[in-house]
Amino acid sequence: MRKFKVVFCGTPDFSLPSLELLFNHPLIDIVGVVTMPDRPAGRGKTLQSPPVAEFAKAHKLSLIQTENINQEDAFLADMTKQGVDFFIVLAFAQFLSNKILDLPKLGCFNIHTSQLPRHRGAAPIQYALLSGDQESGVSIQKMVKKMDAGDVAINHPVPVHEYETGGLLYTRLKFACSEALVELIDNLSTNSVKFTPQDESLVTFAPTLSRDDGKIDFQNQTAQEIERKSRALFPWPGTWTILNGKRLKVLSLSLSTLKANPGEVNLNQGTLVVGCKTGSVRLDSIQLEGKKSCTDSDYLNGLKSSGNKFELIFGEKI
RNA sequence: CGCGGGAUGGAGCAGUCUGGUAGCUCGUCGGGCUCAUAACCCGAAGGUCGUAGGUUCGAAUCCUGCUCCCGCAA
Repeated sequence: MRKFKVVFCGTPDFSLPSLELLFNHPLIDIVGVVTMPDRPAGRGKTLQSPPVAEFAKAHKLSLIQTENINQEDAFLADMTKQGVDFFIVLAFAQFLSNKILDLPKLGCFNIHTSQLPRHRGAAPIQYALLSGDQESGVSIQKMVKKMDAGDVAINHPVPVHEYETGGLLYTRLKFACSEALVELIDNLSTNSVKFTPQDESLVTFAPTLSRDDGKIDFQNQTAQEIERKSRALFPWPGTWTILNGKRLKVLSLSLSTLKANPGEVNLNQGTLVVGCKTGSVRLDSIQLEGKKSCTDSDYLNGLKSSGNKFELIFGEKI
C-alpha cells in the first residue's frame, strides 16, 4: 500500500508521542515537520529548541522552524509539489490560513484534548478539571478557518479520575492522542472516516490560561472552587496567593472541616487552614518565593522559632 | 552577562548588620501520665554551620572564587 505523505505541526513535549507514532507507522511518510523557533527560556535565558525540533533533528526529518507558517512560501510550494496527503496539527499555537488548509489532498487534522464541541481553545485539559467534568477525551477534527470548529473524525473518550491534576491528565492525554491518531490512520487507510459536524449549541470555550488565572481569591471563591482550581492548574500555571507581601505558591491543598473566616487562618491542628467564601481549605504543600516547597506544618514550625508573631495576612499586594 | 531569594543536626527556621562556648519549633529514640489523642511531662542521640581560599589571637558571622537549590521573567 502507498504511504501517506504527512506534515506534522507541533511544538512542546505534548506533541512527541504522536510524532513518534507517525515516525514509526508503516503507512506514514513524514515529509515535513513544522515547529516554533528556538526561544530563550529558563533562568539565564538560554536559547532552547522546542522538543519537536529536537526530535526532528535527531531523526533527520525535514524541519522548518517559523513564527508564522503561513508566510513560508517556499516550504508550502515544496509541499504542494510533493503532493502531501494530510497535515497533523497538535499543540502548535499557530493558525493555518485557508491556503494551507486546502493544500493537502485529505485536509488538515487537528488533535484536540477534549471531546469537541466542549472546551474549544488552548486549555481544554485544565478547563475539564475546573468544570468538574467526569470525562475528558481526545477529538480529531478536520480543520476549518474557525478555531476548533471542524467536523469531528475521531472521538476518543478518557475518564477523569477523582483526584486528577492538570499534570496527570496532561500526561495521560498526551498518549491518548497517539491512540486516537492510530484510529484516524486506520480509517483513512480504509477510506472509512466518518465526519460528524459539531453541535454549535453545546460549544464551550477554554481560553488560554496565564499565571494570573492561578491566583487564589479566598474572599470570593468557595472552598470547592479553590480545590478544583488547585488540581486543574497544577503544575501549570499553578495556584498562588500573597502571604505577608510575598508570593506563596500553593502546590496542593485539600478541603478542610475547620472553621475560619474568609481569608483568615485557623492553625488549631498544626496545619495551615484558610477560610474561603464558604468552607475552608488546608494548604498541604506550599512554597514561598525563593524557597523550596514544604508542608504547611514545616512552615509553621519554622515560624515558631523565629519569634514571629504569627501574623499571616493573605491577599495583600506585594 | 535579564532581576531576585536561599544553602546551619532527619524537617522547617533563628543567629550573620554590631566576629568570641551552635539555638528554636518539630521529628526520631528511651521513659512516664492518660480510657484516649493532633495532648502533656522527663531524658537522650544527632551539626567539621554548601565548598575552596583569604583577613583575624579567634569566623556560621567579614572578603573573594566555585557548586547546588528556588521565585520572577520568557
